[in-house]
Amino acid sequence: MTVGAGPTITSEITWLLHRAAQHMHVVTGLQAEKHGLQLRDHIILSAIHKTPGLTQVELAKTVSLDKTTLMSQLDRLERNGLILRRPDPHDRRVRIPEMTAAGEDIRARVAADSRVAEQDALRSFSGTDIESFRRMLIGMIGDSADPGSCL
Amino acid sequence: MTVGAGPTITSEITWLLHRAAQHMHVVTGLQAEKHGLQLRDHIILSAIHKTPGLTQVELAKTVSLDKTTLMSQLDRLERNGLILRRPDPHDRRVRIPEMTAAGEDIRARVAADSRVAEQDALRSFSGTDIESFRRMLIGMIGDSADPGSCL
DNA sequence: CTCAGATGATCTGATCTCATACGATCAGGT
DNA sequence: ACCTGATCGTATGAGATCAGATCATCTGAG
Repeated sequence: MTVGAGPTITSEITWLLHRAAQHMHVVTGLQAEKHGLQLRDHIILSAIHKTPGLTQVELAKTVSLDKTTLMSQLDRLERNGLILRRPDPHDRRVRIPEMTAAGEDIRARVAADSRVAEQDALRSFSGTDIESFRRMLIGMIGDSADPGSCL
Repeated sequence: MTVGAGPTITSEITWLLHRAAQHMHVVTGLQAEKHGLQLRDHIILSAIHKTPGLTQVELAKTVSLDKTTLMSQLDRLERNGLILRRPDPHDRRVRIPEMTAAGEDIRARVAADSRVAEQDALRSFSGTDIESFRRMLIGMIGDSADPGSCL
């Protein structure tokens, strides 16, 4: 576990991963804030965009948030007119979070800016380096499924 | 931002980094719990081991925790006899967190187990792969300094 | 149809986090 | 010696988080 630039405290790779993930969160969070969103808002909107039709419980699991925590986030997004909860005609228990046109508009803009910011953070590495980097990340995750919540 | 195994939602690398870091937290957290510690406890003990003599404020910044949050953690570690707060004879404002023999003993055991667990998670990659992986992580972090708190 | 159990959304209460405030202490200038 | 401003540790209050309870609804067995 490295602090600053020193050698190992516990597990150097784990600590570096943590630092790098934190750094990228800050970077993409800044892009979201430029459009008046929090990083979490963008993560939620992105999940809805990627996999529409999920229930609130399924959405919570997808983004690794507690269901009650997700509720307050959805409340705020709904208040701001970025999503709405559509009742499912086939199951009156469920409310499907759905993006409004305004929500999709902001989501797309933040996504574009985030993509640029990410590529900027990786600009000093070659395409093959990035590809093997990606493969290693996937390999590390692959073993287990449950993410846990840290957002 | 990938969910599960699908393609990009916002920034694939950022999301993969997040997932990988989370996964490693779970893995090393399990090692800590085997010895009755929480992951955070181990991070704090590791920081004290790596850089002894820090004040509580400096320690909080080192491990990226709010100083008031760190206080309650130190309270618990002190109650359990793993650390003590030594008054600094040169500055009566300061209390230097210091490990007890029991604390150092547990810290060393968790560190050893965590190292094994980390190497196990990386077992399918070559040494040169891991080395370039490490270099890329450092390169990504390098640009900025401030970590922010997510522990 | 009816009942028992499962599931989705929401509420509640306990706990954790963190910005701020505060008292004690230090350092430096006058 | 006496201010002035900064820093350290701690206390406090507002807000976030999460486990568990609750209510409505669905599903499948009998």
